[in-house]
Amino acid sequence: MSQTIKKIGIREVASALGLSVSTVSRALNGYDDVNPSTRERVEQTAVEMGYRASFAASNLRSNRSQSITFMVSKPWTKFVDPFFLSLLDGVELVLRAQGYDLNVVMARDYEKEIETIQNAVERNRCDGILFGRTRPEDERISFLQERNFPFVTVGRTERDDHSWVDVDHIDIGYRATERLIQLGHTRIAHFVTPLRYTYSHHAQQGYRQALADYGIPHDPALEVECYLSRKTGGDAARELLSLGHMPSALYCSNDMIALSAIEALRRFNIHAGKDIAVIGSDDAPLAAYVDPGLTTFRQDLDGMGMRMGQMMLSMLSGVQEPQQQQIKAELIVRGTDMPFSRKPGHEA
Amino acid sequence: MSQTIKKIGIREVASALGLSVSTVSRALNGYDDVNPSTRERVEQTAVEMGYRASFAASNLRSNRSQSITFMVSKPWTKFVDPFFLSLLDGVELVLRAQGYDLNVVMARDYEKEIETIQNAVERNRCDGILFGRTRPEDERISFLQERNFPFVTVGRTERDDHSWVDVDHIDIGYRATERLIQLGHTRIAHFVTPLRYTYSHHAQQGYRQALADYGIPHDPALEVECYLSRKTGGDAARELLSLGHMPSALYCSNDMIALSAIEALRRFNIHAGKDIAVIGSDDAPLAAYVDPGLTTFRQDLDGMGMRMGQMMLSMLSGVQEPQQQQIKAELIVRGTDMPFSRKPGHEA
DNA sequence: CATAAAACCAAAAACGTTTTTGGTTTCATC
DNA sequence: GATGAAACCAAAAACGTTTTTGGTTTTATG
Repeated sequence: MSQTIKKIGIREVASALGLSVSTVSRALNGYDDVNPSTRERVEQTAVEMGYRASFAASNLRSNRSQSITFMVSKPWTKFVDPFFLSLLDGVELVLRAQGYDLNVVMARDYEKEIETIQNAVERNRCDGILFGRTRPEDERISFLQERNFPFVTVGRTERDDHSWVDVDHIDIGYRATERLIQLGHTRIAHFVTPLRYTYSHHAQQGYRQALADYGIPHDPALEVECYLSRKTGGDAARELLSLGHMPSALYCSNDMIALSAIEALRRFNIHAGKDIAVIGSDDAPLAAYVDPGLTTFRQDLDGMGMRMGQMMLSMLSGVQEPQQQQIKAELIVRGTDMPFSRKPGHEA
Repeated sequence: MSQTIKKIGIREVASALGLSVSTVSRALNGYDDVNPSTRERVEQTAVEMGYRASFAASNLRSNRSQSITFMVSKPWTKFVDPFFLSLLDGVELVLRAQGYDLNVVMARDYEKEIETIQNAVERNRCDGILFGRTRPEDERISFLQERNFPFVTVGRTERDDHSWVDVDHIDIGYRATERLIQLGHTRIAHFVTPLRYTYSHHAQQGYRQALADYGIPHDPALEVECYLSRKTGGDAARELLSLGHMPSALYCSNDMIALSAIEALRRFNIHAGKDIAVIGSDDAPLAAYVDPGLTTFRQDLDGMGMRMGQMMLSMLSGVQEPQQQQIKAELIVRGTDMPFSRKPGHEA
C-alpha cells in the first residue's frame, strides 16, 4: 500500500514561498493589492504543491460556498424526466464558467422539499438555490424570500416578485388545441398534468382559450387530470372509453401521459394517428422512438438552463430586481396527429 | 417586505438555556456524557429556536461533512440514462436514513472526471464518493486509494482491491446469446457499448462464450462497437446492411443502441420481431413503450443502489476490506425476439 | 528633498462549530 | 464517612481559511 498523501494547507504554501499566509490568500483570491509577479509565483507554487483550499474553512470565513444547489423533487426522479436533466446541463455550464459548482439534491417527497431547502439554506451550504415544479402558492418561495436567499425557479407562481424561467405552456396548450381544431376535430380531450403545478393551469388555460376562440363548447368530461404514477394517461383513456366519451383528438400536457394513453388505446385497437389524433407537449426522448412518432413540442431546455444560470449569477453579483424569462416551444410534427374523419365506433 | 430572519448560532441556544456551548454541542451530537433530561431540553430548545449548525463550521472542526458525492459522467446525463437515476434513488434512501446527504455532481467530460473528484476529495467536501462507468484501468481508483478516501464504484476494474457493485454482464451476454441460439439463430450480431468501459468487455465475453459453447464460430464483423452519440446502433445496422453481412439476430449491450438499430432497420423494411430478432440489456423505460416491446434484461437498480449505500456506510464506520456485490439480471421477454426462419433477402 | 499616495505585505482577528482538558458534583462501595 | 468512579458540565483550544488592521517600502508630485 502506498503511503497516504500528506494534506497541504495554505501555511505550507506560504512558508515554502517565504510569504505570509495572508498574502498567499489574497494572491490566490484575486485581490488587487498584490504584486503581479508575486501573484504568479504564488499561483504556480500552489499548483505545484497541489494546494487546494479547504472548502469548509473558506466557506466558514468568507460565508460563500461558491456552489449552487439544484433541488429536484421526487416525482421527477422516479420516472426519469429528461426535462430537468437537459436543463441541468445548461445551468452547470454557465455556473462552472464562473467558478461555481452545481450540485443536485433530491427531495424524497413533498414534505421534504422545504426541509431540503432549509438544510441547504440555513446551514449555509450553498450561495443560491434552484428548483422547479412550482405551485401557484408555494411556501418555498416565501421561505426563501424571508431569508433573502437567492433563488431561481423553473416555473411560475401566483406571485411575480421573484426570478423564474418558464416554458410558455399557455402557448403550447393553445397551439396544440388550435392545430387539432384546424385539423377538423371538435371533440378534443385534454389529459392534464397534476393541477397542483402552475404549468398545468397554464396548459389548461391555453386549451380552453383555443376552444373558446373557435366557438367549441368546453366539455369538462374531456379534461382529465393525470399523474405519472397513480392515474396515468392509460387510465384516463380507459375511463373515457368506458364512459363512451371517446374524443377524436387528444392533447396531453406531458409526453409520458400521451404515450401511456396511446399504448392503452392500442389494446382497444384504437391507433394514434389513424383512429385518434394525439399531441404531446415536451418532446420526451421516447417521442421520437415510438411508431408512429409522437407529435409534440420541443423546448430549448439547454438555453433555458443557461438563462437560469445567468440569472443566478447576476443575483449573486448583487442584482436585486426579479428577472424572468419565458420561452416558446417549437411544434414537432410526427405521426400521431391527423385530420378528423368520421368513422363508425370511435364517436360516442 | 418582511424583516430578514436573524441567524441563530449555538451560542444563542446555549445562553438561552443557561448552559455552556460545549454542552449544547455534545447534547446535540449524541455524546453520552450528558444528562438525558439536559439533552432533551437542549434538543427541544434548539428546534424551537430554529437552530441549525453551520455546515462549514462543523465540517471544518470535525473534518466530517456528513455527505456523500455521486459523480455522474457526461455521457450519462446527455442521453438520459435511467440506469443511474434509479440507482441514485436507492443510494439516497440508505444514506439519508443514517443522516448523510447525497449530492450529485456532473463531470462534463472525460478529463474533468479526475478534476471533479479532486475537487470533492481534496477540498474535503464529502466523506465518500461514488461513481460509475469504470474502465479496466481507471486512474480515479488509484487516485482515491492513494489518498485512502472511501469510495464505491458501479462496475469493476481490472483490479479487485476496491468496493464495487455491478450487474453481471457476462451473464447477460451469455444468456442473451444463448437464447438467440436456442431460437435457431446462428448469425448473431453483437452491438457492444464503448469498449473503454469494463462492462462492455464483460458483455463481449458472455457473448463469445455462448457462441463457443454452442460451437458457432465467432465472426468479428458481427461485433460492432457503438456509441450513444457518434456511432449509434442505427449506424452500425446500416453498416452491416450495406456490407451484406446482415445477421438474423442481434444482441445489444444497451437498450438505446437496440432501439436505435430497430428504428434504422425499420426504414429498410426490416422489422424487429418479424425479420430480425433483437435482445437488449438494461430495460430502458422506452423498451416497454415501443411496438413491439423490446426483449431485454431487468436489473434491480434500486436494490443495487441500496447495497451501494450500505457499503459506503460500512466503510465510513471503519470497515476496511473491499466489499463487492454482483447482481443478476432478469430476462424480460417482449416482442422483439423470435425463432429463426429462413427468408429470402435477409441472409447474405 | 519633503510629502503624500500607492503598492505591497505581515500579524492577528475572526468565522461557528467540535474536541480537549479539566474541574465539580453525585453516587455507590467499603 | 472516606474514596474512587461515574456523571455532568464549563472553559478554552482548535480546525484552515479570509478579512481586517496597520506598517513599511516604493513611487509620484510639488
